[in-house]
Amino acid sequence: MNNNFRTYLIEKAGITPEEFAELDSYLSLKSVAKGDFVLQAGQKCRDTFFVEQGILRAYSIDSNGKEHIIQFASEDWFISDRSSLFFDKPSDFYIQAIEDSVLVVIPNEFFEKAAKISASFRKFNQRLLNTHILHMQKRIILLLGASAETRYLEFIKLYPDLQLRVSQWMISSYLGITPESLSRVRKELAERDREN
Amino acid sequence: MNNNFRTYLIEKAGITPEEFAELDSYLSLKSVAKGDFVLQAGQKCRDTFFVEQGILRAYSIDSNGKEHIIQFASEDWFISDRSSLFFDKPSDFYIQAIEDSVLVVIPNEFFEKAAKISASFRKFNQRLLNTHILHMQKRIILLLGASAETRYLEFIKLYPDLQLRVSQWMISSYLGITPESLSRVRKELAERDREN
DNA sequence: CGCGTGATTGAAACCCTTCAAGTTTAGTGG
DNA sequence: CCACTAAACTTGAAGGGTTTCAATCACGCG
Repeated sequence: MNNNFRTYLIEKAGITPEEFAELDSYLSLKSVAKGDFVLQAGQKCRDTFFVEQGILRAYSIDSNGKEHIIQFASEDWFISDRSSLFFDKPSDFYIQAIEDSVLVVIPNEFFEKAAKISASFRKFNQRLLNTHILHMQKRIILLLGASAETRYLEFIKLYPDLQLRVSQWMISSYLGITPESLSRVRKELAERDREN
Repeated sequence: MNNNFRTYLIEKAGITPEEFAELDSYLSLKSVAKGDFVLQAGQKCRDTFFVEQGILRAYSIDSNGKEHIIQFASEDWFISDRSSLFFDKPSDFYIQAIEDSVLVVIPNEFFEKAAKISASFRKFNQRLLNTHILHMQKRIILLLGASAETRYLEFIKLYPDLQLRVSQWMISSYLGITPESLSRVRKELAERDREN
């Protein structure tokens, strides 16, 4: 397999081409159409997905039937339900393609083997986990106290690319506000922009 | 050193007494009074703390001067700023004792050495990270959509012990609501309880 | 005993949601 | 490629949950 993921591992994780050759057989490519699910609530999550092309979202549905988006993933991002994977329990999340997408399917054995043969992969993996935690912490702080406007501004600062490719109602679901509120926030920002 | 932490490591992390003897020299005990800080925003976090006795909180202060509690830690919990530790950057958090407390100070070398000599410690550490992520995910979902009442009920379900030892305004800060709102939520719950 | 911190309660204000209607955009099939 | 339809976005008005501000009460500690 010769793709973004290979390049990514070599550049970011310090995997050598020889090491990658050892790992290659664990991997497979998967094409999914917009709207397709790669994980549904109730299923056990078996794999991590690396986004070669496209965008996915992970979301849960609460007892009132409302969707809450926990994560987006576009090119060069990983997406999975770590809890389901690690603790081998049914997932609470749906993972869905929101564009036609191409994914690398990464089973757990890949990570185990990679960690075994490469010290720099172990470091990379630690880094990934810590980055994930850092992002979630920042998000919690915002959700604890920031207004709809501040949350939105932080979002587009952090994910400028996503803002253009993801529908507004999904962004509002990620931010914890209604689509109507987001629309009004954007209107307000646009008006203030025009004045300055 | 012979303390809760030793027992904890042996029982939960699968460290043998012999292995612990090798690690012991990295550790030290620290007593802190109620109100004392073990980390302040702007400092680099150098250590992880294991709570032998007492309670601590980690919080940040936003641009409006409001405190947001990101984590509590009572007996047998770890507390630190992983991001500051891992990325060696100044912390955004304050870590403060909210009771007189006794802590085990765990420098990073401890974790490195432990990971080196014990496979089961490596697993334990992975488990810890994943549990941490799981908790944060659940919290984000609640913050995205749940009412003040639901958040509070989930909190006391998850941390029944903390509810009794932590002041109400700190709980409200953890939940992302005002102390007044929490007071009203509790009143409402008490009234409903009396009726049933 | 008195002071300070935390908790409670009330009233008004505010931000955001809800509901409803209208407009725009995007996707689909003829 | 246009026409049609559904989905997404916008806008308005009303309502609700939470905050804010202020006053009062309860309690632990010096």
